[in-house]
Amino acid sequence: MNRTTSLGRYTQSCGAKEMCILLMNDDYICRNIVSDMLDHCRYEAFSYESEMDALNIIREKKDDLELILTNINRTHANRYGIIDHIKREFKLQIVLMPVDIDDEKNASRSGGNGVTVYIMKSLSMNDINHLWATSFAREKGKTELSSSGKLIHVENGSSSVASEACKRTRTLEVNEENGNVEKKPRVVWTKEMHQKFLDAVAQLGHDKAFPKKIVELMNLPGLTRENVASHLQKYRMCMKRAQEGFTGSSYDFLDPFGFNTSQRNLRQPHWNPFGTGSRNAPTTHSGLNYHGSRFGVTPDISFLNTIRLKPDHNFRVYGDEKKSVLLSIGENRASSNTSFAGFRLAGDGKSVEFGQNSHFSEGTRIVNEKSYIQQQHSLPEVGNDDFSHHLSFPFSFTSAEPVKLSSNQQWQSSIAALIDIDKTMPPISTQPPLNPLASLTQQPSSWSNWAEPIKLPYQQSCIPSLQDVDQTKTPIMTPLQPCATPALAEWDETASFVPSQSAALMWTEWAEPASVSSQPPAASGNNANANSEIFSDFTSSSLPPEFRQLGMAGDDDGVDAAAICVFDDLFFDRQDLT
DNA sequence: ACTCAAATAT
DNA sequence: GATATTTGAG
Repeated sequence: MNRTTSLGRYTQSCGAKEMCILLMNDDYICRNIVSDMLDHCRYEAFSYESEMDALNIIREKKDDLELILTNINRTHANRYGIIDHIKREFKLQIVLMPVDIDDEKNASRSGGNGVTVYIMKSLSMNDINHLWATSFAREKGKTELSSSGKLIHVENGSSSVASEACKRTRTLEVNEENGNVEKKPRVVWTKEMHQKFLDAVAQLGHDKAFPKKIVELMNLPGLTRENVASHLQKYRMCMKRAQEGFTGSSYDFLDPFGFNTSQRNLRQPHWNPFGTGSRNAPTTHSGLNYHGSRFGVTPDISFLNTIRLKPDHNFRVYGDEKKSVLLSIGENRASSNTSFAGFRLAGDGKSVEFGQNSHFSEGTRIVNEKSYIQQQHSLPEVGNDDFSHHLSFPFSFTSAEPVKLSSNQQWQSSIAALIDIDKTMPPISTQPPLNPLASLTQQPSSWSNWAEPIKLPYQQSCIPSLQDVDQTKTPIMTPLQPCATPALAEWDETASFVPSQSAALMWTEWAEPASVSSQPPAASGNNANANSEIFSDFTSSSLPPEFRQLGMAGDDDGVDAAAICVFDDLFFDRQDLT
């Protein structure tokens, strides 16, 4: 492969210098990692099949090459040999891109002598600039790469790299040493920064919060008034939008950004744009993207009434425009262990199953493939890393039988009731509780960091208590009276919270044997196998055909991927829609 | 210095 | 393609 790209702005500031990079990419993750770079630089990339290939290519091109860029991971223990060799024979500099921290550690432990620099994934423009600078510097006689930003210098195999590299504390730093190619880094508003920002705004008062004062109060070196002004602009915009579109929904966003904040701020009016007003008119701000529902109606999302933010970012919500809901849990980029929880339509087409599933993969390869799932339906990840609406909602697995309901409305209220339950979030594990009812009395300590419960807007009486359920029969959920949802303001903040006991939920292990022909739609591209592997985890084999519209969600950066089943028929009566 | 919105970057 | 941030005009 050979591709040359010029890049607008950047090329201009760098002249027409061509940076030639050898990409030793034996899998796509490498390409992914450097895709930024590929988009922004003139480059040549080569793929290779064997180490010999690589060496031959290098011999051929060595006069043009500036850098060697390669990824590395645990499975590449023998990669270091070639790296050493390259270093010795060609005197070329090598940039190593560990896939995750472990790989990096591994790299430095098991040799990797010759490696000049590590770059953690997600190259920034800054990194690229730096590489450019290095190329220039090299021509001028300087020989070594220096470190800056996420470029990590490694000497003698020792490195203190990983933690720093991963913190993404890409704050403002000016690095002039390499001349004019250093561009002003883009400010990334971290949670901490945002919190400071919010504190400042709160302190100044909403109407008197102006950029200049805010910068002062925030007191972060390098942060400019312009930066803050920009953030403020966005803040106001979010605030406004929040007030119009989503007011009074029980969505308990803590601030219009979706940044997490501590619970103590929750009820401060300036804080929670969703605290008052009327409900309805869901917008994309809901966190679940409901644009362009193919039904052409605005879905009623009241069933999600008590979704709220968890104090940390442990959850990510995936949704599609049709209300499938799936949470990924424990998103840790450095590990390949991701769990999912969600709810979906059960096999009978008339009940809801809650479930969870945990993926664990040993090698990065599997994980990576999972991450490259093609989207079969548009299942936008909710938000993004910086400003996403990280939602959580507690739900329970409290009974062994499915809920049976007959009308859409009942569905809605029952789901609302179910997900309102606050006390019974089970610890994430791959095993179902032996006795689902036990979760009502046990509260694993791991729940302790959950946010304070929001008072239920639903009447407790709507929900059958445990005692009412005859465990020997198939419990039927008594029809729920749809209850009006009071605005947040009407909630009784002081009333003690009584967990409702949804006795009619079926606990289902999310993964079921894919024995029936509910094959996922064939994925285009070459990840079909990986796709179906994931799919089988989330696909109910007993799902009746008419409900077998499955969607997939995945992000493209390494870890998360999931299949979601479509929920339309739960919430929309087909007859109503024609 | 502030705000808005277009331009860029991610 | 959607958002986030920067830039620059008013």
